[in-house]
Amino acid sequence: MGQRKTTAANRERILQISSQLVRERGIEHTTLADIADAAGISKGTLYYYYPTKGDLVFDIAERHMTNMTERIFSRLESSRAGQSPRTVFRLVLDTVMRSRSRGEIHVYLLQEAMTQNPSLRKRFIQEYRNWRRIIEEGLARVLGNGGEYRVMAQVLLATLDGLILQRLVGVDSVPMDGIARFFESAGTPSPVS
Amino acid sequence: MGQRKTTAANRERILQISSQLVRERGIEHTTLADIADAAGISKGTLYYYYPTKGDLVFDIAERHMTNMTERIFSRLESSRAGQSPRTVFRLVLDTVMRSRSRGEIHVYLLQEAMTQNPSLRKRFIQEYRNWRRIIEEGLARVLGNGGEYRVMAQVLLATLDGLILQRLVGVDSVPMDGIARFFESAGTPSPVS
Amino acid sequence: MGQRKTTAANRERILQISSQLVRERGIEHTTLADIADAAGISKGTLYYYYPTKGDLVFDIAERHMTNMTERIFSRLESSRAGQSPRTVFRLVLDTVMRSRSRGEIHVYLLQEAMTQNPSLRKRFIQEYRNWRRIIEEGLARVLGNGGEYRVMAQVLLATLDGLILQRLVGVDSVPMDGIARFFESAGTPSPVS
Amino acid sequence: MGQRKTTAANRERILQISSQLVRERGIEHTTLADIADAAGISKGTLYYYYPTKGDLVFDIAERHMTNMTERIFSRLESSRAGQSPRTVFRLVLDTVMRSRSRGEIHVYLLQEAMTQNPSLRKRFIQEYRNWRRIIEEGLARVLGNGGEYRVMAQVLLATLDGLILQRLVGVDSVPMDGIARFFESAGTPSPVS
DNA sequence: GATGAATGAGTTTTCATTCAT
DNA sequence: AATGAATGAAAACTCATTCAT
Repeated sequence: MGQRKTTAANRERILQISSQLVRERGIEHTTLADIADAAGISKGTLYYYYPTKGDLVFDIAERHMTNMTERIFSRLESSRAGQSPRTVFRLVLDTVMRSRSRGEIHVYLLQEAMTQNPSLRKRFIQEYRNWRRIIEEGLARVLGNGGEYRVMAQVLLATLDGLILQRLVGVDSVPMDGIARFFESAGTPSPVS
Repeated sequence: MGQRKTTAANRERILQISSQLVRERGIEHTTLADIADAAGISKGTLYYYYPTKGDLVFDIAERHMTNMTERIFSRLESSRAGQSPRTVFRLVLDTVMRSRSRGEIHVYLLQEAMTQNPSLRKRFIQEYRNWRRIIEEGLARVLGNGGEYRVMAQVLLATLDGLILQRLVGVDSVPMDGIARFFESAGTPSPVS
Repeated sequence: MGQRKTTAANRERILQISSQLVRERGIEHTTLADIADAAGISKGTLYYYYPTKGDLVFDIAERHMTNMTERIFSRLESSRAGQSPRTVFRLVLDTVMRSRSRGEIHVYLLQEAMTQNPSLRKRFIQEYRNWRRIIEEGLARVLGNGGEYRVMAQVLLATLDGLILQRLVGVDSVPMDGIARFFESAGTPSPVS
Repeated sequence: MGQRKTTAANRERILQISSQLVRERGIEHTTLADIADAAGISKGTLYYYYPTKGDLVFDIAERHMTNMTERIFSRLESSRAGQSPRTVFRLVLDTVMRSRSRGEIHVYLLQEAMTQNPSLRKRFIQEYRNWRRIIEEGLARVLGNGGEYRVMAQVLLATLDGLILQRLVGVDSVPMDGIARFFESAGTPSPVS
């Protein structure tokens, strides 16, 4: 059982370090030798824990998604009916955009999912559905059940991905607050004149 | 053995074929050997036209951007003040989203820009600015000059990139029309009470 | 398939074999494939030991210099005050000129240093300084401390390089003994009148 | 006959320009494309004048040798019996060492001769014999016919080649004047005590 | 569990040379 | 005389993966 613990701890360590490297260089430019080096283990040992680069990437993705899901969920959870819509939107936007590294890895993993890794792809499809649901329900709870928030959740999610992508390339962006206000203006239908 | 044909025509041919391949496999998985094969020329000849893979990719990107710009511009140009906002948003959304292949190459090129190719990166930043301006001016023309469309243009562009990315991964999406309606609802600012 | 043997031994083997090949063909005409073949390993394995051709060449040079330095040093060491100057000069000349292969590699490495490899260049500059010092001190010890042997050491070193170069091209040369006598005649300064 | 002239002029131009490039980069790193570009002609045209890179190099070498020979000869010619030996040595040393570019090309060509080009090799052997004779005769004329200057000429030539080589690598050198004095001390036998 | 030596298939790049026009 | 498009053979380098110990 001592071994078990070690194994888990090692896996964790490898995951941590390789996530870091992928964030910095992208998946294609992170070699297994890099990872083994950074982790202070041999390539052979790396193969003991992960039989394939793809498997390792899958685990990195898994962890990334879990993180994101938890984060989004807990943020929306903590926001209640009383809050102003704009505050809620800012919350979601900030949660996702705050960490540059989170965005980097997200995009790299999406890329990998679309070109290489069918199982990763399936996983992402599933998780996006999940995210949309969480956001949709969160919006309903805060902004009131009357509205239809399906489209809004989708647009919000797409905007986030787009902004991340653009930020990684270096495209200059409008301040997050302006974007929050934009969603607010769409979310609260104009009082009919 | 001296096939003739103008350089321009051959370049064009190489560009066409390699764009195609990049669309199908991504940049990293399109080798120069693949391109030469598909074009029916030798690797040496490919070198004659493009001394580096990076140069070729840059040209592919250049052409892609020009295409996109023209397309967006001409679509917005043809829409006039009388049109309903929703129609205008659909127009822009459809212009960009219509072709799956266009989306694929766009994302691959962005990836390349962010990890590998600084000059490509600069080019993209410049072109995004351009796109935003075109869209902003188009919206102002159609929806009326009173509004501030900077944020909306940014969100629209980000949404488009996000939707492309998600579609490539296979994430299921709300119908385009719903999204157009969403932008419409935000675009017609509530009359100040 | 896991041949074992220590890294050091393999490195040694690769070094030996590649030195040999470089001697025969020069650096530019010795390919990594040649070396791998001759060593009975794959190109990939070669890469395992030397990640770059430059690194390998540097090591070859390093070893060559060490050899030369040791040789010159020990020869001069063994000559004592009693010996005739001419014998001492012959000693140095012979030490360097004896092996044709040593000369070949020396010249190839110098060429590499001057056109390609800045770190190799630095190394050579350093080692030449070293050689000059060794020779200078050796001459002082044998010929008497009164003289100034800086220039003589420089000329001796230059003559050696020139003779090596010329021999490799096939230029016909005066016998070494004549050259030793020449240095002797310059080395025993005319007694001040 | 107009053509003839043009042909000769073009050859000359190519020779001039390619010498320049070889000086700057060495032979291996000067491509025919480089030369054609610099000469403002096409690669095809280059082949019209020189059927092979080797032929071109041979001509470059030929011209270089002729230059050197003329230079050495005329310098020695102009020095007469009255001059001090040291002045004569400085003359020869300076003639060869003065131009860095001359030294560069000399070494590159020697290298080429020894590894690649047997006809170039023969040419160099012949020319070295020539240089030695010129120098030998010059020394005899100036320093007096009594001495045997065969060895001295050889050492002088070797020293020059060695100094050039070392200078190209960046090895620091004693001032030329010291070297001239060294040869003087050997050339004028010490008055027997 | 761990290692590191070994590999092979592939990737970009280089460049002297050819030849139809 | 001149061109430039085309080529092929080879070069260095990359890296995920295997496996005996």
